[in-house]
Amino acid sequence: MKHNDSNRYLPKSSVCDDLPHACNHRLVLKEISKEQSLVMQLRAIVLPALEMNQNSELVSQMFQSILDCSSMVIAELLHCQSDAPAVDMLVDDKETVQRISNDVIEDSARPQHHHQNKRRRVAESMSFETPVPHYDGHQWRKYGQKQINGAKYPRSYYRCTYGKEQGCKATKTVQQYDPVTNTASDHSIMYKAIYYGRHTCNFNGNDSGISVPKDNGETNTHRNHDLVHYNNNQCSIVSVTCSHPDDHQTFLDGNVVHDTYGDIIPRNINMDWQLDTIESVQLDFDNWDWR
DNA sequence: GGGATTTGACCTGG
DNA sequence: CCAGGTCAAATCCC
Repeated sequence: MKHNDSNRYLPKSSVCDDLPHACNHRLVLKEISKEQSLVMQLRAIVLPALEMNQNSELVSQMFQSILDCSSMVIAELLHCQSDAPAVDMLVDDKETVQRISNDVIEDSARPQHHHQNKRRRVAESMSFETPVPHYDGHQWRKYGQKQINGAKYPRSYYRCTYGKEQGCKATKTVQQYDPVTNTASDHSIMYKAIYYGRHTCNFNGNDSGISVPKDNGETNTHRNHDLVHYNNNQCSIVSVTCSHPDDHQTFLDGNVVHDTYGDIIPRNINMDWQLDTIESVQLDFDNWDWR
C-alpha cells in the first residue's frame, strides 16, 4: 500500500458512520471530487511555475498528500456504498461492475495458453462511468479496438504502458455509451471504463517526478504524454481534462488551456462550462480491496 | 527514429 | 459458428 502517510489525515472510524443517507454520500463524493479537481488544477498551475525551484519537491509532496487524503475519503465512501443502491460514479450493473471476487484463481494456477484468456471473467473487473476515461492516474497503451455487436461506438482495449517491461497485467476497456443508453443526467458524453487486474507496475523512472512534454510545454500537442506526476510508487494526473460540448477534450496544461487538437483556447472564452464539467479523474485503485 | 495508434487477421470460449 | 480479445504490421506523429 502506498498511502501510509495519508492515513494520518483520517479518523480511525469509518467515514460512513456519520453519513447515514445515500444522498449524503453522493453529495460528499461530488464535493470531494470537485475539491480534487480544483487541487489538481491548482497543482497544474503551481508546479510548472516553480520549475526547478528547490521548494518544488516539497510543494509537490504537499499537493500529493492533499490528493491522497481526498482519494482515501472517496475510496472509503465508495466502499460504504458497495452495500447501498446505485451510485452515480459506479455503473449499476451486476453483470459488469464488481470488485474482484473472493474465489479468484491465482494467475499461476490458471492453464497457460499460447494467448491470454480470450474471455475475461467479469467477476475480476471493476467498471466506472466517466466522462474522462483516459485520466485515471495510470498510463495506458492502446492495443486494439473492436466494434461490439449492437453498440454504436467501438470498444477500445488498453494495457498498462509498463506491462511489458514490468509485467504489469492491468488492462482496461473503454467504450462510449450510446446516446439512448446514456444515463448521464446532463447528457454529456459518458464512457464506460472497465478495469481488469491490478497494477503491479512501479513508477520510478523519472528523476524530477514530473514528466515534461517533449515540446517544452508551450503547446502540449503530443498524443500520449499527458502531464503526470509520479511520486514513488504512485502517480496522479497533473493536467486537468474536462468534457467539451463539441466532443473535444481540453487540457489545463500549466497556464494554457488547449484541446486535443493542440489548439490553444483563450482563457477569457467560455471558461464557465469547463469548470462546470470538470470531473474527478483521480481514481485511487490502490485503495480498492483487490482480492 | 522511436514510440503510440490503427486496423485487419487471428485465436478461442461459449 | 460467432463475438470478443489479442496480435502485429502498417501507419502516424513528434
